[in-house]
Amino acid sequence: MNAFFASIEEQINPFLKGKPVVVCGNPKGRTAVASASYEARRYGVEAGMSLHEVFRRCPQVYLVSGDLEKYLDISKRIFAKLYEYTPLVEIYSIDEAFLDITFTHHLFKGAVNIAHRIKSWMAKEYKLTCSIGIGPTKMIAKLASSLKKPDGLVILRAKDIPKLFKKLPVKSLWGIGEKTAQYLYRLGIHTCEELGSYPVEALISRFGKMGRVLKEMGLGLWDAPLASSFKEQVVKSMGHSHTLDFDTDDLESIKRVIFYLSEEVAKRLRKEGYSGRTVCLTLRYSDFFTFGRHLTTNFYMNQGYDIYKVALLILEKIPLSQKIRMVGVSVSNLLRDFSQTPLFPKENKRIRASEVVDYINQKYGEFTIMPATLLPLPRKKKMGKLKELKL
DNA sequence: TCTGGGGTCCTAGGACCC
DNA sequence: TCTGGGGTCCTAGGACCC
Repeated sequence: MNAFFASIEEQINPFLKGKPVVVCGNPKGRTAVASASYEARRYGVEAGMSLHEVFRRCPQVYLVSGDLEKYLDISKRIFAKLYEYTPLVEIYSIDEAFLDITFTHHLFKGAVNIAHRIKSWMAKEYKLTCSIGIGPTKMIAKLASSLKKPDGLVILRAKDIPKLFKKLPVKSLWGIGEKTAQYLYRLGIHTCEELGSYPVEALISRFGKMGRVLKEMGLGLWDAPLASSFKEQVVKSMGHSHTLDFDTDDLESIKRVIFYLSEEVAKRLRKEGYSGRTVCLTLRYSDFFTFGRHLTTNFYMNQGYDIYKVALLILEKIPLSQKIRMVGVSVSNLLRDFSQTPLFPKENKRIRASEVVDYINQKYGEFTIMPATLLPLPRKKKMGKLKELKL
């Protein structure tokens, strides 16, 4: 999808159409660009950019606080449509999917026709545009889709690769990021063609297992299997993180944020029927040094308070050497549907209570009922309002 | 108004077990 | 009389992606 979040916001609020629009987190806090309209991109605004930089480049920008649930809803409806063309659909992210049409393209008069049908349906139903790439492998199709934005349709055949790779920078390949690119530059490799002709042994000795993949990528041959969403995709971890409005070393404030995040994670675990037994606490210092510490327990959790307690055990063992900028809590080692069979009758009451709280908050809005710990403190000046924590 | 938030995969080392 | 080999689980850290 092209500028997915920003385009949705333009549909909802036509006033924004044709204007430089940026979707971000809470604009009052420290946040960054999640999605920028093409109008905003003309000013050099990019995803991941700080608001400070956005204003510097485009003072007249319109900011919209993003709503992931809303985008997810539209995303799901769009993806559901794709199954009309093949059961082999890999949902790669909120706005990107792969379709394996090897066995079905003949039913729709070919790949190009399928692409046109998807694009015109999307334009008609949602007034959204996307860029579609057609190729013999996922890697090539993904590359093709990136060659024309917005509203592109690019076909790459195996025979087109040698010519394209002659000049194409390695960085434009899916899977080669900043670090790998820097290593490759040091080896004198800048283009895909150079990568493809580099001795595979040398790549393996430098990059390990990845070396063989890099070689194949350079030749345009790398063929990653399609992770079909037909067999349900397994979630490996769930987490939330939050960058504080200002850096702090006040333990009580940090604990409150950890508690809030634990509650949020637990809510999602329960909603999707998961429990997990490993908690990871992530911290980011003022100087941006970021690290995580895990603790695995012998019991599965989907209650905020349980996750919070484990996170605190982790916190106690970390000597805080600087002020904290960001806090994250995630749960992994997930198991499906454990919550249906609570082990101890005593726990039943609390689980039942959580269910009721979830229900009320879903019906009447977030934090209609919340733990007293999360109520604003009298000395709230320093903490900011809690509502604002929620992006 | 310096650098968001949500994920996955891979590697490497240590503990522990047989 | 100088310490094998195979395996699993856990933790930490790095890289990448949207």
